[in-house]
Amino acid sequence: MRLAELSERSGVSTATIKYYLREGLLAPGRQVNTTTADYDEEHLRRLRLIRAMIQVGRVPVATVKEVLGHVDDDSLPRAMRLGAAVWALPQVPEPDADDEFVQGARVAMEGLLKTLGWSNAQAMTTISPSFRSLVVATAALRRLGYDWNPETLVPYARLMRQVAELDMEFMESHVSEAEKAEVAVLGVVLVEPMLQALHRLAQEEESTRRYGFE
Amino acid sequence: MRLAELSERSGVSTATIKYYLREGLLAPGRQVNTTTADYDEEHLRRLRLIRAMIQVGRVPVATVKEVLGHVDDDSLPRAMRLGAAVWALPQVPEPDADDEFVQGARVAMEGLLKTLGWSNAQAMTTISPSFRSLVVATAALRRLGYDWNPETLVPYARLMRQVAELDMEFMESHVSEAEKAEVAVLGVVLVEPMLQALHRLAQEEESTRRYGFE
DNA sequence: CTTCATTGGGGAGTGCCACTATCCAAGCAT
DNA sequence: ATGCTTGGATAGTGGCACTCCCCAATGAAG
Repeated sequence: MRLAELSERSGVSTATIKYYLREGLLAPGRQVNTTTADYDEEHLRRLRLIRAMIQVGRVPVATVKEVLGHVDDDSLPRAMRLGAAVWALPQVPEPDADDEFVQGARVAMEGLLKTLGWSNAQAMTTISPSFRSLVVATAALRRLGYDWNPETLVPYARLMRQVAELDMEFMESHVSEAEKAEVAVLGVVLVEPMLQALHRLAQEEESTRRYGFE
Repeated sequence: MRLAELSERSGVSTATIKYYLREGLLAPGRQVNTTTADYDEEHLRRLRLIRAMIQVGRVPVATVKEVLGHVDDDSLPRAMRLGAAVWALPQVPEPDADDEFVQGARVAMEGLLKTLGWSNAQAMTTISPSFRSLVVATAALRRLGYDWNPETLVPYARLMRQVAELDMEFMESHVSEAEKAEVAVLGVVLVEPMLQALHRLAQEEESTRRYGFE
């Protein structure tokens, strides 16, 4: 198919597709001649994935490129491809290491992982960007005066562990080996917004149940 | 305290504080004379909340203003203040109502709420921006060919309901009546990034447990 | 064969956002 | 009196995600 058809079937303007091609998010089509390039179903699928990441997942264009690079990196074993792709997703900015709240939050969150007995806690605390997000958010809460400590978070963490188990089951039940990395990315990029939406709906529901509309 | 001290104690530059004052995010200090204004602890606290929303929660400045407006709106009963504040938080853009995937996803998600028996399902499906996010993410998944249906989401929703119960318990146990709206905002703005981080850590953990590093 | 709209490519421009830099006059400190 | 600091206002910056416009080559219509 040609650019115009790719645009029509994806709902993305040709100008935007050209932009993605220039940025290297989308592989160029097969060049038929100087003024014609041919795109296939794989391009369409990839383009939809890109749009999902950008529009639903709010992932910046440069990050999408990085994540897709990991997804496509055949030189890594699968588990590492997944990890690399997820770690490339946007996180909170690097905190000020000298800040006392950040230091305290870091110690508390290391304790949390230990309490949970999560096996690769060592690797997590040193390098995982998710761990950093956790520390930054905890520090912000404490700066506001809430005694947000590991005990508060343990039940949350156990629930999220159950969520992760659901993720893995979905991945195993529906997907061919070749697509697993893509599904892992979808698992964070699309499922997280859904979790967030469900969380807010559940809050409304629970709040109404407890307090009505007073 | 003066602007310089407010800046020092919050870690926010004077230029940025002036910007927030101009944008109406922060109430002006008590004007002592033409060149001096006096700020109190409440300003500091509010400034930290603003920073947490912007930096940790990635909430746009204009939205922060809107959310704080609802938090401070004494004319509304509490439950509505909370709802209004949370609903003002950024969500996914409005989907194309004619899109077949969007229509299908909407029907599926209405079914989900019915299955869950969430009591105010009627109000949710018609107006809640969270419901819209859910529809948009589901449509994106289906467009990519995954048979993402209400049954898949039910266990996720039940887990998020448990999370919401934890939120409410935290809110009730720690906080004076006057601060409840602020805590509700924090509950989505700061707790959601933490949930997200815990989700990703749990995925790493669960993935490692199941597959090792192959 | 000529005309003419269309195509892919590429550079430059746009609009928005979150600051940030500069300027200014009034005050206060020495 | 001098010079630094303050709050207030205006304009500018840099990044991002497009979006516009122009071009030469092409393919389709008459």
